[in-house]
Amino acid sequence: MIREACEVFKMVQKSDDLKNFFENFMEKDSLFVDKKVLQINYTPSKIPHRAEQIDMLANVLAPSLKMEKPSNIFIYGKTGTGKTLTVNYITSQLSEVAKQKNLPLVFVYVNCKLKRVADTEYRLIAQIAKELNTNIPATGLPTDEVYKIFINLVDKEKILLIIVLDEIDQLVKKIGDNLLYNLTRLNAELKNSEISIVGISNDLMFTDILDPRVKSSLSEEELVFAPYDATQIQDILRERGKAAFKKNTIKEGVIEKCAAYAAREHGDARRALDLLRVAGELAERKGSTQIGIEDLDYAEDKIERDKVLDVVRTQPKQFQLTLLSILNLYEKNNGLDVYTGDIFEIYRDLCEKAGLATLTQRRISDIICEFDMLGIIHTKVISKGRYGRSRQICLSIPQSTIPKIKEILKEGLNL
DNA sequence: CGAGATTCATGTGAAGTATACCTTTAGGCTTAA
DNA sequence: AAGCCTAAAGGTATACTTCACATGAATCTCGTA
Repeated sequence: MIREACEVFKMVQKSDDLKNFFENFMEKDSLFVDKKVLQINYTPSKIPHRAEQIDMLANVLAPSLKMEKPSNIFIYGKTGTGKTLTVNYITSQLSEVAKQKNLPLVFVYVNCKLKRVADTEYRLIAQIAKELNTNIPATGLPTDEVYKIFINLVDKEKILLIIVLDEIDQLVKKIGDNLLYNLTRLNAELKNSEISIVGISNDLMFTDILDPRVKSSLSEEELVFAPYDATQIQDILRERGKAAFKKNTIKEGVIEKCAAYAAREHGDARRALDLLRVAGELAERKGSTQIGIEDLDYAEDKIERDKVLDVVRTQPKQFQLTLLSILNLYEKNNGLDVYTGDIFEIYRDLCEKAGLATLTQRRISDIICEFDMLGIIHTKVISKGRYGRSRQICLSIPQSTIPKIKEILKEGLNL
């Protein structure tokens, strides 16, 4: 959204019409009353259809208000089932109560998926420390030194620290469960304070890959978020839609269609909300006063594109170059026979053109793997018998987004 | 014809290297007594 | 003499490279029917 605003901004600037633009912008009748309500990080005052989970989680965490260490808890559920939302809701309530009563209760939330923020053991601890207002250098310290700093920080005075690790499955898949073992042992090192861990995982099978010792101590309690069904999503959309839009903005049947779209994808409420918001934005830009079903279709397309585009944009240069090579080859071969070796050759040429150092094929192989993890491509190692063995790659993004992605990549790489 | 050997291109793990950054320490310089 | 600054020394994490070995089915080889 901001990006779009900037684009519009640039255009307007070019036509030397800036003042006019702002005036129009202010005067223009918006469909929205409060757009925040539909944004993903918004926490509503009540969460429909999650009473059971809220209850359970609140029960588990409640002892913290008596300064007793709550059990560690693990939360499972697919994306958009309200895990993060529920946890945020409860932790913010708890910390408010704690503040009122002057209890040394501290919550820290870390999303473990973020690249270059919390994707290694070192960085995760550093990130938690940062949330506690202590900066730990990005590199240079031994990992156990980082732990020591962290322990001193927490143990300085008696506090009860509750760490929320979102998307922890991603991190463990990447660096192993040793990290979790260290975290659980942390309490033994602490004299004054105590730490509880709330793990959030998208992968329902996650604990299967954990060491039994880690598993038993970390998931003392477990909580599952089942996907919402279509009517539940409708409720959510109505509730939020009421707060976000002006009256009578949403046409008949839009909510239902929106819910149906989302229910198709394992009941992803986040997606449904996104859909509604973007549809609203599109309708607004079109100048209409109501959101119709046709806006939803455009919105769906746009969301899908934006999501991928954002991921692509934030990748490091070498990753972008690799992706561009994949796309080029993909187009050349009509989506057939895309293998590592050929990609590497194209990549090497592109490196030269882009004036970047060429990485080895070994590394490119790993980078391709990481794109697989990101869900941009899908890979399969196949044996071609006499002709060796290779990784077969297919794109898992819609065809329509390819030109746009290429554009972004070329821009980012000065090609 | 078919079982076993061969082959190829690359997957994959382990160990090594370069880089960027950290803390510690020792020496030199400045300052104030 | 004490205090402060700086540069060198010694150390680490991370991204990447190098090396060496593993894979696995198409193809080849050769004995057998």
